[in-house]
Amino acid sequence: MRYARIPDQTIRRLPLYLRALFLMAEQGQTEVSSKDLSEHVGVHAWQVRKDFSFFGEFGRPGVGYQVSWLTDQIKTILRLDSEKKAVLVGVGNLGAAVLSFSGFNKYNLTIIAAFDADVNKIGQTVGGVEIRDVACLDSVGELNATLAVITVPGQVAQAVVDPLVNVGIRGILNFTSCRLIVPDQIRVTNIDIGMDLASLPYYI
Amino acid sequence: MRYARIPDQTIRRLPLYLRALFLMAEQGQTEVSSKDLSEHVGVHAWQVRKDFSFFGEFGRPGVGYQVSWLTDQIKTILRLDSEKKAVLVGVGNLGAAVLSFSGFNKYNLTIIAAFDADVNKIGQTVGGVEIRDVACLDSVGELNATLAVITVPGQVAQAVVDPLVNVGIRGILNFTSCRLIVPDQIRVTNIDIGMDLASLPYYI
DNA sequence: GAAAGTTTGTGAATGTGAACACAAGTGCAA
DNA sequence: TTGCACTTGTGTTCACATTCACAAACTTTC
Repeated sequence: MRYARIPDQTIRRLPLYLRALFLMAEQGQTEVSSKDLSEHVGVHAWQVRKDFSFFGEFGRPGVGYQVSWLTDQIKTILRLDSEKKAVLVGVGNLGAAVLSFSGFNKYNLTIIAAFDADVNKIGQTVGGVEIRDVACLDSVGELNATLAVITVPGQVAQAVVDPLVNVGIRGILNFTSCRLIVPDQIRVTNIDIGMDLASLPYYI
Repeated sequence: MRYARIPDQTIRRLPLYLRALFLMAEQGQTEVSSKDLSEHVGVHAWQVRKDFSFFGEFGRPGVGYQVSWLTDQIKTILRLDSEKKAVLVGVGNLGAAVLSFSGFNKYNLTIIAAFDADVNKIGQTVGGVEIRDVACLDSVGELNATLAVITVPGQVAQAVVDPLVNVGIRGILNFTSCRLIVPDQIRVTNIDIGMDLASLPYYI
């Protein structure tokens, strides 16, 4: 596999390709053209080919790409070839929604633990994951989790992130509207529902 | 106000500036420098100034920007100066989370109705919004709503979007992982939690 | 096996946004 | 008033991403 510098935007599209490939595999499709794939994802065919070209030659001219092999390649690129463990902090409506989302296993992602401050929730199970006391966040270290999903109220976001960073969490999906302060090598992806809704009126 | 072509990325940052400004106003701050603002939002100071420069001259050299006036300007640019009505379809965990989110009013956004297919939920109230029968989606027309939030299971997403488009919805916040097919003039913003989590391992 | 029809891979052109550097405006203190 | 510290606005440069165009590789058909 070639290792040129990969555009960020390309990486962002790879999971979309992957999802389309899963769908095609389910339908028994074994080969797919860039045109096919592009229509599923909503980009242009040459965009698909250009994206793949950063990694090497995946397809055969006149034929297309082999679904299973392409799937494996993208999984490898995204480091989804081995299981990645995640923890979730804050089991409100939003946290429960994420826990109940069953689509993660395909991507080798598993939420292995959830934490909340509410004593009434501790011990209960949501989406097959038992809720633990947020005071025991340190125990995450023993679980070998590398990812964290933060769905707590904004005021306590930084307070739960600090211990997570200390016990080895490397990537954070932040649903609060607060900017998290973390060391440089920690990756944070912010999802801010309010901001997304607020920018809609401009375009209509 | 000047009307050059505004970069998309600039528009995406404006709501972030707005939120920071709300925070500052609450703390009684009346003036703010680009440096100040940039630290709250997590961008560089020149990025803030450059963004504003697309619209005209908002600040005074040596002093900074007047919080209240800047707030109004950004609201106007984003078309948040008049109330925008939104409906939500699909009151599962995720839908309930959005309904319970109280931060929208600051942006003049109001969720005026929610819809679900579950007869047990219809008639109940979540976040101050009554849940109606999804079969009555047509009634949205009378409500003068322009925005919609889609938090239904992916399989029925397109089925609820089609009638919404017919009754005048112009902007859609789509939480399903399905690509929605809508007329060109309808704006769709996709939020895909699974994809965001799946791209994290690459960076860690 | 030759011709026609597909589809890939990629160099080059175009477009867009980030980053920089600095002139010019403002407030303040002496 | 003068000098200094501070801040804005923006022309320019640079980096990255999209778009195009087309040669090369492959399949199918006759």
